[in-house]
Amino acid sequence: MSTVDKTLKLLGYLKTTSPELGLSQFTRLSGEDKASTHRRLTELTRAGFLEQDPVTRAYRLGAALTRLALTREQSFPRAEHARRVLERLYDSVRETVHVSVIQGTDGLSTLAHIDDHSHGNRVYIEPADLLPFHATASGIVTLAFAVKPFRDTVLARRFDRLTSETEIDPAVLALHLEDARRSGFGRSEGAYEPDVFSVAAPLFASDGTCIGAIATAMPKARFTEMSENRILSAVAKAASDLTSYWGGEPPGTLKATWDSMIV
Amino acid sequence: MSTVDKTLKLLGYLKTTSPELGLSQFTRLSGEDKASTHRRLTELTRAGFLEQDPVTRAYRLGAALTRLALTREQSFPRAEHARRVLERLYDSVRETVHVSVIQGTDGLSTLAHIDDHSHGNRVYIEPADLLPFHATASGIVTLAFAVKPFRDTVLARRFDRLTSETEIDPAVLALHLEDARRSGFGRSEGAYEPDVFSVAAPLFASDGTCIGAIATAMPKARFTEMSENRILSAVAKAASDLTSYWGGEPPGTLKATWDSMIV
DNA sequence: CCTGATGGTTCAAATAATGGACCTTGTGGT
DNA sequence: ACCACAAGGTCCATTATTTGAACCATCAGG
Repeated sequence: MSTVDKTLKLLGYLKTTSPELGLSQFTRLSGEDKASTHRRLTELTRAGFLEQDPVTRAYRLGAALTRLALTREQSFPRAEHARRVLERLYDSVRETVHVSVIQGTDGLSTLAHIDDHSHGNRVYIEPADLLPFHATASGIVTLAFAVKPFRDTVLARRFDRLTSETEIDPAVLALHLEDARRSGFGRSEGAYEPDVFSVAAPLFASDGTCIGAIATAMPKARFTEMSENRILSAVAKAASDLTSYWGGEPPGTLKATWDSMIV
Repeated sequence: MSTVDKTLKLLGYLKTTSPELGLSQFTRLSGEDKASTHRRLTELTRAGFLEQDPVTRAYRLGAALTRLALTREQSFPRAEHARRVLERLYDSVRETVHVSVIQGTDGLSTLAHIDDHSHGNRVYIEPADLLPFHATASGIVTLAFAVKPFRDTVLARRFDRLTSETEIDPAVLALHLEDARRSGFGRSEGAYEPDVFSVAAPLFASDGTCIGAIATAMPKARFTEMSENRILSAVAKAASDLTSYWGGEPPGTLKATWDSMIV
């Protein structure tokens, strides 16, 4: 693993649940020695990727990230497109909706989301968390339509059991992927968070590769057979819209499926 | 310069004006050899800090940046606070307003801004650009209140002449800093962009160090003596509010100046 | 006034980065 | 059809940077 990899990895230890960490904590998390960790933290701080509290000496994420993320969004306003499509989808389903894109082989990163505010019992999105491929509707459907080498790399991992419903057997997961490829949708029934049902459709780039998914998530109780068709249709339309907004192209068979579902 | 520095520097070449660059362009910009540049780009891509267009092979900023920036903002919602204060300031002055924070020794990075939409002739903010210390009201006032070692480091640089009004002589700049320290405000009269007048007040962290500035910018024609006091008072109030929102503490003398100006 | 935790620094040894040369593909010119 | 050039990308002996055990300073609790 390169020096740069090891350095950038440090940034990943900062979560919303632990937004500041000290030198010793980084050292323990990374399993490296203190001197190297310290030099890396100093380099990241110099570059503006971290900032250090002058009193506690703890490190937190820095302003350069905000600046670069702004530049990215100004150049390629994908999040803005996503938000527009999500608004329409939310109007249809009145449940929490989100768009997430592949972030390396570890999972999906959420680009935009709308939290439901029309029900008392609703599903919250933590936009800073990576969504694992094996335990979420978005992850399953993204993996199902991803290119084979990528899928194989991900499936070679060992998966974590997050709830009692999480499937971690690669053979069974392969069946789920097969199912998603046939139907065009990924499903999760409490595999990521207990009692949360979710459906997702894949999003494609201009070269036809799958780059992420659009999904809706709700409490199990509200996902009835009656509502299912309406939800699938709305999600299919959103996926189709966003894919073409982004200049993407779905595989021919899926395009046919989507068109037949959109009323 | 460390390997990590050289690698992270590559990200800086991606601007809104050049959101995608190829290997050769990065190589020329960095002045390094092609093989090393390529390895660095690959590492950044693996980490999600860049993504590569599968067709053109050009590199652009990646999804990891969005994710980290979101985490940062969730943990320390400084931009949200800034936006709230900017809204009030905008209501008072009806001109473009922005909050920028120190980003290394190169300049200030804009955290939040509101573009004026009440005049035909207005000033636009390019939030992804770094504001130079010597040619902007925000830069001058931030430097004026910054700790001495930092100020000396910045003043040791050679400055670029951006317009016919840009002051680049360190001795004269030192006088401007002195003036800003006395009055509590930085000014720029067309030194960054021709015809754009700007006033800025400093922002402080909890340890009393200056971390950035809040400013308003307008066409020269609208900055009259009559409006000046109203503007200074509004900017002072905004700086005072945002500093305390962020848990910061202005120096005693400045606090007195601000309090006397706020009606 | 110990003890163990924190943040930070040093420098010889070990490892990873470097970059000139090379390969391949695509484009524009004649 | 052919050549010249620039693009993206790779190889590997040389070289420079990273590494990490041992170190120091400070603080909090017992």
